[in-house]
Amino acid sequence: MTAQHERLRIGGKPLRADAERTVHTILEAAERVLLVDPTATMEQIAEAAGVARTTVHRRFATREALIDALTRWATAQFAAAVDGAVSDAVPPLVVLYRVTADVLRVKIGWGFAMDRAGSSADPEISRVHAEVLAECDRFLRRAQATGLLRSDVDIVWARRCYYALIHEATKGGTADADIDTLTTLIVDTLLRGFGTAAAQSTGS
Amino acid sequence: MTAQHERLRIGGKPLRADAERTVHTILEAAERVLLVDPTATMEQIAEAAGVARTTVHRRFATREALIDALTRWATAQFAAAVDGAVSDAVPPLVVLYRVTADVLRVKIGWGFAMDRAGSSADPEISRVHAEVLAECDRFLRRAQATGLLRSDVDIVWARRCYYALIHEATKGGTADADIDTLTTLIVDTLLRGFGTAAAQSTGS
DNA sequence: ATAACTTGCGACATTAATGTCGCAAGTTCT
DNA sequence: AGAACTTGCGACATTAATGTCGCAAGTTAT
Repeated sequence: MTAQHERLRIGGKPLRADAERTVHTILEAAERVLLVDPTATMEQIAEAAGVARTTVHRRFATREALIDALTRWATAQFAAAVDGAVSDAVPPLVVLYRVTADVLRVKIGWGFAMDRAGSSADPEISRVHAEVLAECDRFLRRAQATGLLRSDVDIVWARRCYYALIHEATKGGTADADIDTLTTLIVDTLLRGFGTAAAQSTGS
Repeated sequence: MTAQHERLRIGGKPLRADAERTVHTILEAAERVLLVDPTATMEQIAEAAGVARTTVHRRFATREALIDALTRWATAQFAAAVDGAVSDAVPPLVVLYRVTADVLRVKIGWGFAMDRAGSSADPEISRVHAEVLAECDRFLRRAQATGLLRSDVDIVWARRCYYALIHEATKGGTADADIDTLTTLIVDTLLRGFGTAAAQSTGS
């Protein structure tokens, strides 16, 4: 939970209070601006942060470094949300609700960083994401074993759809912002789909 | 079906055969390159097309014009696919299969252009997409009336999920390329979701 | 208080992409 | 065959973003 904003310009020296605040402000502004326009310039980011362009460069050596830091920050929160919500001591359905809600909370507000996290060059980020992904698959298998999911579903496809639903739900900005409603919608869709019981297509 | 590649550099004059081929080659190359890296340069596109950079500029005045043409091209195919598959004279489930398969065919191979089509500045493109969207909603309502979809589902959310599923299915390049399998997977997921009949979360 | 640190500002160097031109060589059409 | 057109090539102008520096003024910590 401690504000630990990744590798900065200077090695590992602790930052003074004001500098720390500045870094935060920049990251938040970057998220906001880059979500709207992924090709936004340092200038625009600096402006959105209410800071001089040179200051941004002082904190993040290059544009790439800034985006990397942003991605690391969001990834850490994402992993924390998942780790905190998944537990074998709780019924899968409850876990599903909890983890969905927690992930939504992170993804709203860090959408840009989360989206590009999957295709990051940073090995550390890739590692964390792969871990979360594996944890997700593990959970889905448990849900299958418990009878929450049908036994004939492909776990990988199910996981991809789950991710896609979450992604879809976080679109449209703050318009449909009630986390609990969204969570219910996602879980409901994931489990039941949209069809009636009567007209079901039978797989091969 | 005629090759009608949008507004080019010069007004409306018909192109010579070789020029026509070049335009095609460039559009295809652009799709391929931009899918991998949306910030790819004219140089990279030209190279991928096996053409000089100046030739690209001769055909498309600006980078934006090129992307616009690409988007128009893909959008036209998309609309044609949907229009050709949707019919009130056929049971909704059959339409669902047909339209899904046809759209998949377009979206595989024109993924970049299709993705950015939604947020295009060109009013013509927006119009066509809005039309398709409306047609989709109309179809979903019919499916609901027929009893294919539950009567309590939100049409807009259902449509968004349908789009998202198609999008998800076209990820990963040519790996999982069997259209019919993908179509079945999508329709099945859309209608049934992943849960068992036993453990269903009941909406509010 | 004072040393260390941070920020804004303005100036600067560098790089990379865009877009334009004219010309020579090759292609298409009739 | 000959006119019209297209392409590659090399050169050029322009623009915009990146990244660096030093200095003066303000802030933080001790």
